[in-house]
Amino acid sequence: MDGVQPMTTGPRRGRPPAGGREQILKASLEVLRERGIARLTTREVAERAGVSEGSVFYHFGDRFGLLRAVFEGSLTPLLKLSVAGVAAADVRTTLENFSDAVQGFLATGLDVLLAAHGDAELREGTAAFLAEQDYGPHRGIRIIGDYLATQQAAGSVRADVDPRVVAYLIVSDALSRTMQPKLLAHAKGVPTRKAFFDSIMAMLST
Amino acid sequence: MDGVQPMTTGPRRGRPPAGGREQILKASLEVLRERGIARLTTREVAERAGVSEGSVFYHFGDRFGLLRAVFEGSLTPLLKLSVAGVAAADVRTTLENFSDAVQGFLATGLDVLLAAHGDAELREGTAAFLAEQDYGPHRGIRIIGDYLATQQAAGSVRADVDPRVVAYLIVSDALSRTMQPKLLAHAKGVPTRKAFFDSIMAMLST
DNA sequence: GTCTATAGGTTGATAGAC
DNA sequence: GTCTATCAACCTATAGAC
Repeated sequence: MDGVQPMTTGPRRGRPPAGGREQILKASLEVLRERGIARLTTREVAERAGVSEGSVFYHFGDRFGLLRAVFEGSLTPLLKLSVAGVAAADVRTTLENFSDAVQGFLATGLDVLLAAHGDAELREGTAAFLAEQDYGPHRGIRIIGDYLATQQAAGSVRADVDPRVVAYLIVSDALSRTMQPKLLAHAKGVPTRKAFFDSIMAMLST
Repeated sequence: MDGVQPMTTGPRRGRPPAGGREQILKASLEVLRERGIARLTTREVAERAGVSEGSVFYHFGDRFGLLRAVFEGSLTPLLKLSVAGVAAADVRTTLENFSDAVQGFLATGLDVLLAAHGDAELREGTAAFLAEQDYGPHRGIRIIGDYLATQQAAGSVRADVDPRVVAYLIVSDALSRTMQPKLLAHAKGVPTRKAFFDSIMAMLST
């Protein structure tokens, strides 16, 4: 007994069982982030994925198809946001959790959106895809806005605030907070998350 | 008399007196926006500028130098923001004017920042340049925050709000509003500018 | 300062064996 | 499905005349 399983499942020489296709997608995302879309070559992607260039074209047809697959693959699995997933005992914690969830998504999603922006064809293709999926900030705004409206009806939130505007402030804050370090590589002079939510709660308090 | 001036100022064949260097910078910005950084070639820039490729390299050394010049040229002339420039009789109008000024700048500046993000070397070069210039949202936040603090001291703004947070909300709103159509090519579900400022003023009202 | 011509290196993509 | 060639196109950059 040496712990090695019999090779009855076919030829599996060299590398681990990792599927080539997945490796290529993963490598592409990596190159996109590290080098930028202007420097992403099918050659480097293949190298990092540990496959040949031919494999890249076999799976995705052409460079455009590869990038398209990367973008849609990164953007799709996100819109699972819901209040249920982040609901907590008090309003503040619920809002904070929601903000964290949005930021968590944006941390990945923005890289992809920014990358797409560097190539006109990809930019348009991605925009069409997003429009088709009805993707956008209005989703987050509605989810959290509805939640606030409910709380308002229950009397836990001041009656004369606009729930949708407050929801927008939270989504907008999440966007700014995620975007800033990406575009400027530093984040100074911006109020802390705590200060931000202190002010939001002051707006909401009855 | 046929309205043609004598050609005593030297050789000016073909096109108008426009300086080649400026034409190249302008064309580059144009290509950057239309096609994206991944598709910007010195060839197309030269073509659009109406000069030869050799001229491009004569003026900027290499492709990197060209893009660097474009970026720094677009980013520099901006940070002239001040309250003085937008001050109005009432608080709301002043804030709205300031917001417009920020959005006006971002409309141009963001294109450049997004483009730089598509190439790792440019991304780092631009980040270094911005850090050196102490560029960032903290400038706008401080300007408008100071203004609000003054109004607060004068009694025209409620005492228990955090001026810097409100300033941040305004800058953050400007960023979101400018960024969204660029990244998503549509803008739905976002509160109107009017609704946003209504809520801001409600926060500030004594 | 601007042009033409061209060199030299990459890059996306294909063909065919395994 | 994956690999090894291989190509044709393209792109940055340089040299030298005007």
